[in-house]
Amino acid sequence: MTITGVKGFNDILPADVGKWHHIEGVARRVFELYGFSEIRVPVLEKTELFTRSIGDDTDIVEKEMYSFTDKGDNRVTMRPEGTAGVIRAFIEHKLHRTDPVAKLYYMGPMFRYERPQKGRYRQFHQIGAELSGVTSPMVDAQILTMLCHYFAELGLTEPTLQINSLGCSECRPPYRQKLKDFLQVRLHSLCEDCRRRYENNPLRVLDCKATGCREATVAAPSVLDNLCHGCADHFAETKCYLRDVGTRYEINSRMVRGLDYYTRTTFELVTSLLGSQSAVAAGGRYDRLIEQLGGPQLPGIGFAMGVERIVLLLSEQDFRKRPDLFFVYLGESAQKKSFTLMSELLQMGVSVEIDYEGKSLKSQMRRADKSRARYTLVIGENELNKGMVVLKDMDNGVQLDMVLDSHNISRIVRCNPYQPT
RNA sequence: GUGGCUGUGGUGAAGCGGUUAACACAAACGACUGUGACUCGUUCAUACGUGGGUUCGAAUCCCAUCAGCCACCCCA
Repeated sequence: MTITGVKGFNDILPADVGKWHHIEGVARRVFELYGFSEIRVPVLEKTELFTRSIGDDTDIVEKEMYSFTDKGDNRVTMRPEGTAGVIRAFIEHKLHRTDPVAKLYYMGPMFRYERPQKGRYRQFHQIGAELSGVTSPMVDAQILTMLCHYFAELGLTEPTLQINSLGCSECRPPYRQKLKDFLQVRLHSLCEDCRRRYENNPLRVLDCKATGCREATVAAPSVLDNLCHGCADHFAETKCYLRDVGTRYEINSRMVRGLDYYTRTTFELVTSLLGSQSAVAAGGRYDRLIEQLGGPQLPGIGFAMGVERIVLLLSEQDFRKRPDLFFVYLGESAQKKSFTLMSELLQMGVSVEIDYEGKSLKSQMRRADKSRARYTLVIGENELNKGMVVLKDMDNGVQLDMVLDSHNISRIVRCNPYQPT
């Protein structure tokens, strides 16, 4: 009986890691360009942090959290999302004292106990960004623009940005009631799920895929028509800023969020290429969350992207590394010389591979080819006696004799960097 | 939590009660006695997710179990 991994917890094999590095590296570069700094927070938090921020009645809290009691009798939870922990750290370390405007980003695993399927796993990874302390819609527009900028850098233009406003504590409750009144007389034509949603999350009915529900709600009141002045202005200005910088968006007044803390602007980056997991990134404003978690009265906005979903979207590009040089040697003295020469070149930062088993020349050449090395260095008895080596360009087959000298070799290899294929 | 589908080597797969379990790719080695990619040859599953059962005989039928995938719910 071999031991297998845990359901929904996946290994990321070396063949795929290059893609992950790329996704993470571009995120670091773009986010830092916009002035964000990385923050690293633990994977485990007190359960209460999530029940208080995400909301007791949400699916995440009700049935998806990995929670347990540790040996010290503390109720703890493996984070199902990143925002709560980042805000907790922000408050705990009083980062707002230094500067209420904090721009933070994070990346790492999240955990949700769900049935795995395409683009959805029990351990999954998110890259997210949070910005605190600014009410101006300018940051709404900038956050969205940064998100689109990031996807453009990855070469992904297919996902489209959808935006909505959920209002605030002033205008959402009245709207919610208005919607319930509208739905009440149509309950009979709603699906079973929506009848349940009518009670605990009436806004969610608008997002139902069932055709019966779609038809029943075509004339439903829209959140956007029921925003208070403040929220309406905020949304209008956000759109205005977006237009000014050419960030394309669609308005989706039926978009709902799964976490309770969102206010005003919410958004999703959606794709049609991922089956039923259409969201590759999502987020919104959370103007009450920081004080709700015991911090100062500061607004906030942020988003998270699903790394596995981005991996699925990224075409089969080859992100594997290519060594600069592959050593091929013949005979024992050549082997010894190769080892020291290889070591010298590695110290100089030239990546070198070699066939440790000392197989036939043909076999070594085959390995050199398979390693996709840019150059092969052939060291045989004849060359060694003359203090020479043969350098072969593996892309065009041209080879030349050269003096056996690490600086000499390093110079040639470095000034002909390979072109990524 | 609820449905549906699938489980044959490193991979993609043929097989549908009696076969040496095809074929292709990958891999290893060799044809070319010091040079990769092309060509050619050789090797590569006593094994068909696991456990039972039916049968003279099962990868092929039945049951159970496990795993994976996809969808619902929900979500990144």
